Amino acid sequence: MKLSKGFIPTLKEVPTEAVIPSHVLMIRSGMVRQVSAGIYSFLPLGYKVIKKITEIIREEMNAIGGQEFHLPALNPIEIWEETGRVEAFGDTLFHIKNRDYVLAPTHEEIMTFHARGVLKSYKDLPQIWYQIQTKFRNEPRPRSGVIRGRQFLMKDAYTFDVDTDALDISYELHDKAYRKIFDRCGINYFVVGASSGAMGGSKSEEFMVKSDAGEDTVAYCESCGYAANIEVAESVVDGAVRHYESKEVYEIHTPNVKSIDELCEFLKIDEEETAKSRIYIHDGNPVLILMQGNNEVNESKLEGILGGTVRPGHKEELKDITGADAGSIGPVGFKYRILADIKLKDANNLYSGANKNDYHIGGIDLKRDVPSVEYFDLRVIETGEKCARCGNSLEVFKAIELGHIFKLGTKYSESLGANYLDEDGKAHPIVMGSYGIGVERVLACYLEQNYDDNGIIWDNNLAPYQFHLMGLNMKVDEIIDACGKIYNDLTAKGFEVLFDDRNNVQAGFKFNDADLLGMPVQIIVGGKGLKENSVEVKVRRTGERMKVSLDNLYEELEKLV
RNA sequence: CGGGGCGUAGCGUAGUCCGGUUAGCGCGCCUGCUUUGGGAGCAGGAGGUCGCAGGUUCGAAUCCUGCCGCCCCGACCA
Repeated sequence: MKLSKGFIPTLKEVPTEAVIPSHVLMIRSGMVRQVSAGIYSFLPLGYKVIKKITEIIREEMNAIGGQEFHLPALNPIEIWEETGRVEAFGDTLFHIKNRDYVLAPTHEEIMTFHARGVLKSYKDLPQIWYQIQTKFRNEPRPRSGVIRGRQFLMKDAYTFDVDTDALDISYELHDKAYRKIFDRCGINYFVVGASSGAMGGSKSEEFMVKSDAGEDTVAYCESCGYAANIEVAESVVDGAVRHYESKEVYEIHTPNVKSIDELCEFLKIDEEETAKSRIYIHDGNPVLILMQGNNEVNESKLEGILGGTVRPGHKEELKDITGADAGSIGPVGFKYRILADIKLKDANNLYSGANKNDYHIGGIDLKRDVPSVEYFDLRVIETGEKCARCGNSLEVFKAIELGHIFKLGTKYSESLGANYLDEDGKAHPIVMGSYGIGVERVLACYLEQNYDDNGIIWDNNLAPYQFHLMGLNMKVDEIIDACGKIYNDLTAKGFEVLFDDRNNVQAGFKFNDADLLGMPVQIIVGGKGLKENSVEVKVRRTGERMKVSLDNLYEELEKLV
């Protein structure tokens, strides 16, 4: 592609709407332009990368026996009503105004529709069906460029099996295929066991990339690979020390002391000696949650223990429930259910609220003074705590979900009546799996991990072009001729070459554009070098430059890609 | 949906508090000449309903009201 004729609108300045590196780079390099919130056009350069990514996905999906479909984005609403997902998706589902259609946010329904009545025998199974197409979701808040959009490309695959053992095989195939896909894309990722949410079903794994732009928080152990969503992550922590002797309970006047920090400061004690109380409402009943010091309550864990949902008590309710306002609440004398974090197990000589404003009490012995207390793992874990599996240090950080694989089970086959007959002629619902990859997210995550101050750094697998050829002064015949020959030769050899043949921009301009666009290898043709029958070759990632004779240029270049 | 910020030429912005020339600057764009290995120089030029709609005023980018859009934090996230 000759830059003088191509549409690759690079930008020197950083657009105000872009905040994260991948978004900035996509706009500056002319890969995408925003049309509306969460809606992007891919320009030729960006679309070229998208095609590289989808081709890698295609190859790996086909390698495990996947068959590619092309499905409609417009779906009759009835089929979504059959699975109850019009309600489940709620406002996230786009509805067409002048006909009873919805814009598909995913394709379980349509794939199952095609399986129903066609996959009739156990002999027809297993099947792996996939598609790489645009999905539509009315996100309340699109963000981070293409990472969360209202319209986005997704590879989604569905497997159809006779039973859960067979599903295990399909699931494992996808697990391996996903690792190959992300490895080939050059992405540094990790795998997290997760809850499958509204998709329904049992086991699932998320393929994640560490990033501040991420929307999930995960705990990760570098040494053993343990990774878990913060909602369920566990760690090994030292319990509170139980002193040999329990003091008597005594009341302390603590005017204006509300927080644990203020309490520690006021009494000159350690955080570990205090217990913080939080009131939650579960099924209309108050529950007191007791945490050590400033440890945060993990509401997901709490909901898992209590069943159903919880909400923090409103400020106004607290006094009726406890007799005190927030800041003076404690477990002693509390009339309802009390749960305490496992870290506080059998602790004594604790300080906590007195359920009387401006008073705390000391000398609390949970065994003696709060006999009804129940202990559970209730903490939000933090960086530096010990891995529950190997004991090394855990890191807690934000991450982007790149892909997700689920064991769906029979939710959709049952609601849509997709059954097969077994060897005995008995009907069973087909056992399904569902496997997604956010295609734009692969691109965004790659960029988040591969750039420097000057711009993008492509690896060969995703690079839109392998070579970036620059003629420094395209008004000099020798340079024009040399560049033309190199361009034609490399193109004939099957390489993709971006040729900066512009005759109206300065050399410096070309260098900077080349670094911004980030092709793996730059070939710089200038007057000085040509006099010595040579050109300069620069490796984008390392910045290494070498003078290469025209006589062995192609051999040298082929070594680099 | 709650909180915060922003909207002035293709891009980035000044001016807005405290109303008053022809709305300024940089980049980009067009013409000509020069320049050509790290975002060129000189000269000339085009490009704006100051997000939209009302209102106040002799006069509004600037003040008031309503709406729209975009970004960030939170909620939500299949």
